[in-house]
Amino acid sequence: MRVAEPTIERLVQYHRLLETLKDEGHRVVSSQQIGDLLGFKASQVRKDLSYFGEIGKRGVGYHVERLCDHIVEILSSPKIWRIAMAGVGNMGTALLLNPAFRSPKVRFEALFDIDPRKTGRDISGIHCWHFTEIPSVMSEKEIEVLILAVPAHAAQRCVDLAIASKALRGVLALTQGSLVVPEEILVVRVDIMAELEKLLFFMKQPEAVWG
Amino acid sequence: MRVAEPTIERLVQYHRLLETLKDEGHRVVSSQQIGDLLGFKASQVRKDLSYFGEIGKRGVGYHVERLCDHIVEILSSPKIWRIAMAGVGNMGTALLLNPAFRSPKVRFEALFDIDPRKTGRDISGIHCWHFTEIPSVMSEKEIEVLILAVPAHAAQRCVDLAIASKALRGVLALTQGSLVVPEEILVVRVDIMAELEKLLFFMKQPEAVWG
DNA sequence: TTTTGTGAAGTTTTTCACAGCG
DNA sequence: CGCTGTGAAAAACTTCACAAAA
Repeated sequence: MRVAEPTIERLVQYHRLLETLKDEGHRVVSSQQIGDLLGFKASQVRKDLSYFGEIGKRGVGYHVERLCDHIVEILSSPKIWRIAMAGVGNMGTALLLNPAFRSPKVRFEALFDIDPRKTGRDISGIHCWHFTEIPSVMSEKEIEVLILAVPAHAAQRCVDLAIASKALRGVLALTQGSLVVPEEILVVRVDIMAELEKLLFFMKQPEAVWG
Repeated sequence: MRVAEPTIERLVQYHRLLETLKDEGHRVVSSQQIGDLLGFKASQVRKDLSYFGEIGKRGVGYHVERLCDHIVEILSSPKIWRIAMAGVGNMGTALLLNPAFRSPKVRFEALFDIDPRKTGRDISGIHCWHFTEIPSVMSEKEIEVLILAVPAHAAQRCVDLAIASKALRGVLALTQGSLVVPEEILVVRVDIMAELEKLLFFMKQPEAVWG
């Protein structure tokens, strides 16, 4: 199936909202309500949901639990992804301790850092290796996903080591700056400083287009 | 001037790259090179840069320092933005200590938290108040930007308090879940968990569209 | 009647392709 | 010649508007 990136991003939000609605005891919800709650147009919500089959009831709306299960199915993983994280500083620790990151879809298999106070022991229940061991550990444990939470100057080096492992297939980069990777490896970048710059730009230019 | 959001996002990246190129002693750079280094098409780079006037030299390329200054000018702020951050946990601390966040464009004027071990004292040189003081402190210090690094359940409450201050104009939300705000207030959301979900989705569906 | 599902229309963003200038 | 700047074309994404179903 052919699904666009923005749709997947919204699907994650629909899922969270539906979990909340379920907890609050709602049985049914309309595209209009979903849109109002998340800030999208109702037609956008319907279009997104329609890509995956007819799931609503005309004249009624969407059955909360059924729709939720449906989206879970769409977003479901064929397996539990093995994940490693490079950089166990404040940012890395924040993610590690964030309950939202402790999803059943992923399992943290390894941490990497350069700081000898961190390497060689478990942090939050996960063993931390020196970053030079990225290739061997990722290869041995068949870790396909790397989360980069290292300082910008170390990012490319870590990715290169991960690529050398031959197991790497996807990267979530929380570091600023771009990465050079073979095209079969997917990279999602999250650049908080760039987002702040964007916010400031549009704050000074109220007439500019705002997406 | 009318500039699209994606262009501004790329402009921030061009800026960083040019700083690096400058340090490395490059004098001139072509749109092709910029594109290769950042993963964009050369035509995209040229289109972006052309929105702000003719800055390159045909047959030669762009003068690194001149282009860099030009982009700095485009992204420049009319003032130093006063910023507050709610939530001084691992995520908040990570941002606070990140040198990239210590930009001359912004000044952290206040921190807010609910933990009595943090409130009432300075953290990293900035005073931390109890979150109930958001309206009075933001109002008094005329703080226009709020960075939200609190747990998801506390996000809306903090924003509502900030809105009550009447000074708030923009929010950088690092929390998952949506926020309800008056439409004159700009919100930029950074949702790391959603980005990870997106990555996993496209990893399981290699045939899907990848933006 | 209400609300979905969806082709068609509209808008935004990217890419092409080439004129134009150094 | 080489590389920019830019209209025009293409692609991607969103919104409209209405037929169809409950």
